[in-house]
Amino acid sequence: MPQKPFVSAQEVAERAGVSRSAVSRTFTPGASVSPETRRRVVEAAEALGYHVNHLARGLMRNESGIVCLIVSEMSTPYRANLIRAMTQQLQNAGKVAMLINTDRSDGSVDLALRQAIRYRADASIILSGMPDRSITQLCLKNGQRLVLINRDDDQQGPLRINLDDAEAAGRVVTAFVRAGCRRLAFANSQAGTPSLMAREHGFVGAAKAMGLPVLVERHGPTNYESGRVLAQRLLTLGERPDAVFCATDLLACGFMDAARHQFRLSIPDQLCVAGFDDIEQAAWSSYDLTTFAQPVDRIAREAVAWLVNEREEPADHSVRFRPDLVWRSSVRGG
Amino acid sequence: MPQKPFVSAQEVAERAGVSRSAVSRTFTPGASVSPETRRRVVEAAEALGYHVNHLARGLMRNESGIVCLIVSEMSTPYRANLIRAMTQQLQNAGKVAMLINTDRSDGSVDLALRQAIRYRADASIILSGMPDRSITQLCLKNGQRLVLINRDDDQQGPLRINLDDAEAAGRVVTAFVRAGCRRLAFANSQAGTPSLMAREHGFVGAAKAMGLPVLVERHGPTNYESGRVLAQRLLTLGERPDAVFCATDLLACGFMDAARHQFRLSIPDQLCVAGFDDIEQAAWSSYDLTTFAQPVDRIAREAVAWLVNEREEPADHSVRFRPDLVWRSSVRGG
DNA sequence: GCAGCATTTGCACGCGCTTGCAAAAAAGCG
DNA sequence: CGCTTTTTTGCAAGCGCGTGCAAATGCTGC
Repeated sequence: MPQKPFVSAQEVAERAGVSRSAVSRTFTPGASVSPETRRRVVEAAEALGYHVNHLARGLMRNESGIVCLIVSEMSTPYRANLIRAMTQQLQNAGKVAMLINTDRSDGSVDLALRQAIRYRADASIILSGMPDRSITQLCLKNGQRLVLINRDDDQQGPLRINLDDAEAAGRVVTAFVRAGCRRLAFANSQAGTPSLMAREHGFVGAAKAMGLPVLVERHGPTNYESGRVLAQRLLTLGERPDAVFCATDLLACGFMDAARHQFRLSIPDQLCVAGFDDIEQAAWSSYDLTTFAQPVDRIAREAVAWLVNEREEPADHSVRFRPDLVWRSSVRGG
Repeated sequence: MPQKPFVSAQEVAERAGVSRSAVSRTFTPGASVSPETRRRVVEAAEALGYHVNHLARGLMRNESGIVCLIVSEMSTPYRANLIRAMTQQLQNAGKVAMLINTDRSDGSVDLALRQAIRYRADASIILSGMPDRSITQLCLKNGQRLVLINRDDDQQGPLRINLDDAEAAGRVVTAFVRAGCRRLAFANSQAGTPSLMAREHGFVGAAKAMGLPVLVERHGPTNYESGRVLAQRLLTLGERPDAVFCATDLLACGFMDAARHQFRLSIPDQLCVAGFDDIEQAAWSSYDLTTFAQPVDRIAREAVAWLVNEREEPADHSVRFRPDLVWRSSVRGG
């Protein structure tokens, strides 16, 4: 559609009887314009339906106002919620979100970051996957800010926001033991992301420290169906576990459904279940799942606050949140 | 961050020993460049980490490649899924999605569309709310394409994608009657969007046509909690309904949970429940909900295909899908 | 009325890119 | 080899905007 129907500052200037710079200044906060000129410009702009071209403005200012959100499996409850919080915070800060879908394939995140560079995004927020170091360096060198959420990377430059997964996992062990459970299990997906593995190691480590053995099972992607499969595996054993910590709520929902409907187990009487994320469904009464709440709003606020910050990078770019344990009825003795 | 660290076509040209136009043409599909020149340009670009500035390109071409997705409550399962499908299709078509959150407040969608105009989005896709006519006209006049999903508006110009809600609702009545139900109820939110109202009217109309009375209850936003409240209202009546059609799956989940856990009803023996959307949770075995599948992927494909279409607008801009009835165990006799 | 100052305005340039046009190079052909 | 035809290349203009600079304007106080 190579037409040029958008009204430009030039036309507004002509109609208002002022110079084009006056129009420009009217829409630039803090610029010097007399009230009278501003009034006439605004009036003309209104009448003509003028809107500042942010593409051109971005070109001049070297600041597009665009922030890239790089996500895979964005329709899962936790991700969707994080995206919501992020876009909301970005809008509040006068930025706008560009959303890019990635998949499991290698280089998918790199491709997304290249897109971010092409659109001269002021920043990129990576919620899934790990980009190649060379690409992140390219972004940083280009003055683009980078936020890594739960990526557990050690490179300097990006803001790294992480949860204390291992510590949280340890608290689950304590809860299970208090509930009188002795045969612990951990249900994980095969995705192997740093967060998931930290939960696994934290859980296993804490259990070992208390002298309790742990059954660990891993299967498939991090979703409901995998939770069911994991239940199949863990609940058909001779010595059935009496408490299972699922690496995410989605896994836990699948696990609980299989445990109840297929194995006729009563939760929490015969089996305690805990999850992670506190997705909306965890609060639904069919699950009423004890879980850890990811502070998505605080994460989003922190990320956006950091990336709109004019100042040079602060000393440490790493933030660590301690997730809240949300007690519900899937674990005895809350 | 008013630095200028990005490498420009000029620099690539110098390094490759060619003119700036040659660089430009190398990255413009279909432009005339000799293989040798292209090779040298690509090599230099690679070495320098050059990426075409899409802001500037959009300025020249009058085509930004940006498509705006305007959504409210984007973390609900149905919306999140639609966003996923849309971004995916857009990426496949070489476009990029800009995501804008709206809320219930008046003018929220208008604000979003203004943002779309400022970034010179090639198109806007509206998944929630209704913009003011003056704004949509402004968008269209500016050559921006518009897609309205389930908005049921009658104005010409935008592509309007709708579901046959009323017809689907009629099929539910038939199903309920076949299942031997006689006391029908409809559980709706108070949002009052065209889709929701069409489902209500379709259901009530079809039931009336079969000589069956229908209890209709409306409450709150379209979410799980409202479903619970609606169950409170509808299940405490003297003559308790034996079949309820919930306007969305989310309402249905809340309704079912309350019916089971609070009223100790067995589904589908004592109560048949049907929903709409076929969100992921509908397939979870705790619900196993009979519902209508929104063809999100087809909707997304249709929308994107239309908006990347170079041609002048086709005669009719309205597409209507017939949702598939997904039979599960929440209704007897599937 | 005028010097002295602060504020506002217009001019002109440049951000990084695409593209029409005409010149230059390459290719085809008798 | 010279000529025509095709392809490739460079030049320069311009997309819509922000902004430094100098000229113009408005104010103040004498």
